[in-house]
Amino acid sequence: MLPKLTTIFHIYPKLFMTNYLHTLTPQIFHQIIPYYPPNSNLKNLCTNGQLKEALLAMTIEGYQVKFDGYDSLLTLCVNSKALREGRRVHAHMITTRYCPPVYLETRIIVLYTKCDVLVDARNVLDRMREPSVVSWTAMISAYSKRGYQLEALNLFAKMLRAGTPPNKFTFASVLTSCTGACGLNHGRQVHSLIVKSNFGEYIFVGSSLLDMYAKAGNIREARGVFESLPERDVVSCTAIIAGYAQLGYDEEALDMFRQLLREGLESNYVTYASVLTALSGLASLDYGKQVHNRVLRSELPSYVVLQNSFIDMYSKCGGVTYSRKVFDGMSERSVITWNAMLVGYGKHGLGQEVIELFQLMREENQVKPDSVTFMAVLSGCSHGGLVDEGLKFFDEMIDGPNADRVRPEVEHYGCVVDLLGRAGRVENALEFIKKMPCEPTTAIWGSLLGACRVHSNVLVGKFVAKRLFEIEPENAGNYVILSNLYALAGRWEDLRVLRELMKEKSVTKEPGRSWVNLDRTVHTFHAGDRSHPRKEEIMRKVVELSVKIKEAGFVHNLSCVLHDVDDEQKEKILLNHSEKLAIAFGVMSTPSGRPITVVKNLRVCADCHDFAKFVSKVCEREISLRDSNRFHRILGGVCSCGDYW
DNA sequence: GTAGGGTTAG
Repeated sequence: MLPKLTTIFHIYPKLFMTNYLHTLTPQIFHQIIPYYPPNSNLKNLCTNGQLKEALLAMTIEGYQVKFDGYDSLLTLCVNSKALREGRRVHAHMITTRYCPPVYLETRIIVLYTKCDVLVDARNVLDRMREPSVVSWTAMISAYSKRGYQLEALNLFAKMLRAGTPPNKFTFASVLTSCTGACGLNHGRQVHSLIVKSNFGEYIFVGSSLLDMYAKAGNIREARGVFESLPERDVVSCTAIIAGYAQLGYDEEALDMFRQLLREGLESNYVTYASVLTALSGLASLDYGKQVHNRVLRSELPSYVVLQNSFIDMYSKCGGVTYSRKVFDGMSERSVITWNAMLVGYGKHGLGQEVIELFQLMREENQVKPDSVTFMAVLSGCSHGGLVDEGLKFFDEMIDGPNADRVRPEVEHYGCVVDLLGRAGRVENALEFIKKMPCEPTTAIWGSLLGACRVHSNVLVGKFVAKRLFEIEPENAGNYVILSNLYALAGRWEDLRVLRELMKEKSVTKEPGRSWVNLDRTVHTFHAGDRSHPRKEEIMRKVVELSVKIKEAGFVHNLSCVLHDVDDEQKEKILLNHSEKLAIAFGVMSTPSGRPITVVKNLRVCADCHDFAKFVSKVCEREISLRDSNRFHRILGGVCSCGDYW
């Protein structure tokens, strides 16, 4: 028997205003529920965001809950990512034998995917008799977003087999999973399906498509898609900028950004992050600062990702103190923030700073160090000459405090080889490689070969080189290092045999390239380059510098030349190296005393390294040389790398 | 209800 409604209403005048339902005691609540039409209070509670009360109402209404009620509940759970509560709703459907329509089942899939329980979402999908295109797409999109490419593609194929035609949402999602060279074939198939589906180029699909081509290294096709877009927006422009930047077409990326500015399109933080990648590649500090000012002026909210990009850009442009300023100014930091800062210090050879920052990271205990953190710390110790400290950190990885136990991977073992090699413990390094639980990579052998060169260990060097020639016979760098080694040891006969071998294998070398940023223009030099407008002048300057530094004791390192020519010819070849052209250009185009920054796409050669050291001393200039591995800060004839690189 | 671009390491 229900109490009289008027009685209750008399006690609680606000009763029919559902906002106040949650203020009632459960007993009263229970009593009044029957006076409401089924699901209506449930819906109201959900609209007000009162999830707890809505769940109570669901329990009380029991079998009365129908489509509207469940829909409101699930929507609220999805919006607030309330997994536990969502599961209760799902379970309620099952216990009350409610048979949900496709729409509600899809809502459950969305709920589970948003809450990162993809297995549960997939279970729901697999049990559906007739999933809609939205059900399929929600699941495919979830796989794509989390990098489960294979699952996304397989599910897409299954969807096609089930006879469900994809829509533009599906295509945009599935294309995200066609990344990399191996995804390209699938991507092309999807592309032709899109064309057949005949709903034209939508812009969403277009951005996805161009990104797919760019990530496969196919920049021309990416550009083709971009050009054919019916309209451009920030995302599609960012996609093409990011595509260029990721493939190292930094100047093209920058051109695209300038075009975006000219067209008056508003950039967002992803756009800026992509532009910064390009600027990092170019080492263009001035331009980087300009972009930073633009971002500060634009009143864009602070995004951790973008701040991380600034840290990285500044350190790669030689301004690691600016990196630290950005780092210190951040109120929230991700593991990438710490890693970027640690890597920055490491590349500049600032080992002590690496260790201090890592200690701070452990003390603050806000983010857990990951595999990249340890790589940054180990390689930072190596570049900074802190061998024992590095080895200690490696031991801690295996047997350290629980907080940061990270399983060492092959790259970490590589760092240890580097550490031992730097310390001159070449034999130990070789033993270490033999005992490693994983296959040594070419990078590891290469690092050991480098150590053999610095420490003139011909015996181990020969052994290591043999391995390397087996694995990558076409890499000229390995031949260069071994020939350096033979030359150092005066083993001219071995050197001759090596040259024969090279002729046989016809090894090729990625063309060396160096550049200098001046007045926001990139001046690029290739070996023997004659394309620069001031080429004659530059060459004269190189010769002039070489005469000057020879007086100060500079001797060419002829083993850096692999061609079988006479010594005079070798000197000519060496003087044409792109680093020297760039250094000479820097010296002649800037006022005396001003520091010079030169960037090289490969590792700097030993002869050019010596050249830079002597020039820094004779011309009294600080020369920063960024090669593919680290920064060389050269001052008064001494390099921050300690001649080990 | 479902969709596109981004940061560290190698």
